[in-house]
Amino acid sequence: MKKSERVKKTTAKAGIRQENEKIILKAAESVFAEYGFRGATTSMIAEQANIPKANLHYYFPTKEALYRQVVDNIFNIWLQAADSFDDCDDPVEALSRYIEKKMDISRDNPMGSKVWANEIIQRAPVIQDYLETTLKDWTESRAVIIRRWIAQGKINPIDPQYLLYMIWSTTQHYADFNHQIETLNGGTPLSDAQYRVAKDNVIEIILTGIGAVQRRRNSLLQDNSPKDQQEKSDRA
Amino acid sequence: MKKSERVKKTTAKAGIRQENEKIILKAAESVFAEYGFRGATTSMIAEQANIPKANLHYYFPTKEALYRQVVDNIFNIWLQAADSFDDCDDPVEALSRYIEKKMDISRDNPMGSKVWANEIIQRAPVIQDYLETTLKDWTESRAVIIRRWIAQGKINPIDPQYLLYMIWSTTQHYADFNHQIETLNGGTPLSDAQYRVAKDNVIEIILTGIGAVQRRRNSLLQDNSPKDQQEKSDRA
DNA sequence: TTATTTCCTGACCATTTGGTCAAGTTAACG
DNA sequence: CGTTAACTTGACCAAATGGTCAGGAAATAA
Repeated sequence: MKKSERVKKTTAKAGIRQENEKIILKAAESVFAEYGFRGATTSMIAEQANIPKANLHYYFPTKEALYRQVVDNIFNIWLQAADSFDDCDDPVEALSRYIEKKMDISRDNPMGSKVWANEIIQRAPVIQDYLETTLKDWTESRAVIIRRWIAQGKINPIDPQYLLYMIWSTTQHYADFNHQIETLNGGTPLSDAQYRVAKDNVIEIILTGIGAVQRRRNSLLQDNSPKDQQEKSDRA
Repeated sequence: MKKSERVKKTTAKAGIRQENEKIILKAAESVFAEYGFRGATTSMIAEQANIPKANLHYYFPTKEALYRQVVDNIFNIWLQAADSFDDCDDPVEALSRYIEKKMDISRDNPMGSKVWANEIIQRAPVIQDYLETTLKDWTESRAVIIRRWIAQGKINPIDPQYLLYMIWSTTQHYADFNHQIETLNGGTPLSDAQYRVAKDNVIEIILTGIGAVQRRRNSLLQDNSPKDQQEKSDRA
């Protein structure tokens, strides 16, 4: 009988599990994003992760367990974005920050957004619970804030839920439909500068659209963002 | 099978093919919408259509042929919406009509929108050609119109492509994410009245957002849509 | 009527799929 | 060193999948 059920080390062997799980999760995210749960296969994921399929099943016993883990990570990112919409008296500040955050996430983690989209399209077999609890509560709490802005005359009277849908859809579109956007952009991804403009446009149109700011013709940007949008180091 | 054919075609046999293809295509659309091309199975589609799988393959030799047909139908609907964005001097009229049309399509044909979303997420294996030709040309022609409105001082200077993305994403969101919307709506779909409000909100925010109309606080609606919006025939 | 075309379907097949397993290899620890 | 626990993987399996086919049913044409 084995007497030493040791606690995991922090040495070579110990890091292997952590490392491999990370590699597998990343591969899984991109395959699930592209093909959805049913359409993805464990072989594809293993291949993407550059490991034998049997090894994948050593770390994640079932496809479903792996998927759940992926979805969980994505939900955490969602929560992170949600936090940036804080209870602030100034709608311009609160919404600008939130939209900007969501746009950043779309750019930095497009696969996650696609997995989420697939989940919803498939009627949320895994995250339905989140939708009914965490998401619903959060949405209602933000609706309260938005209604207060309306009552204070800071924005036009619009129904909070539809404003949120507009923010979600517009920002996530840059992740979920990035292939279409890229195609229309001549086959190349939006540059950093273009993405900056896209972001500013989204913020501008929504904030103006709800009457939070009074934009007049010929002034695209106010000062909602620093001026450093110029060259911004094109990434390859 | 059923003897529920009330409307006889010219001859019984003649109408059978047409009728069955329609049933199969409808079933295929909803299954492809939910699971994507890879995730969908011909058995699922056959079951949804209430016919044996072998019969499905009698009408559509391969899964891919069936999928292409589905996608083709959807593209035609897209074209139909595209037509409603006409070369009009008034941005309010042109955009209101276009957005309204897109919202109606999202409501009447949510499955089609989801198939499209899946296609794009999967990098458009089937419609890439459309994206590069028809869609690109259309987008550029609309950009010209939008730039003219800007030059004429009718709307704020925004980049046309990002405006189009916002319209697409916002309107299609009501189809692609209708499950999430329904969940947040307490488990029931948006009523006709709610959908009407959603539509008006979208039109209002975007038109105001680009400076096409000067909305002030406390006046949600103007008369942005024609009179015939009266009852709109409550479905179910 | 008979002949012909169209439609229908249970049974079948080759391939792919999620998942297992036993036999290894590698690293930690005494 | 030897023992042990963690990691690796080729080979395998049962179920699911896309697709076929032969034979039958139904409508139309002759």
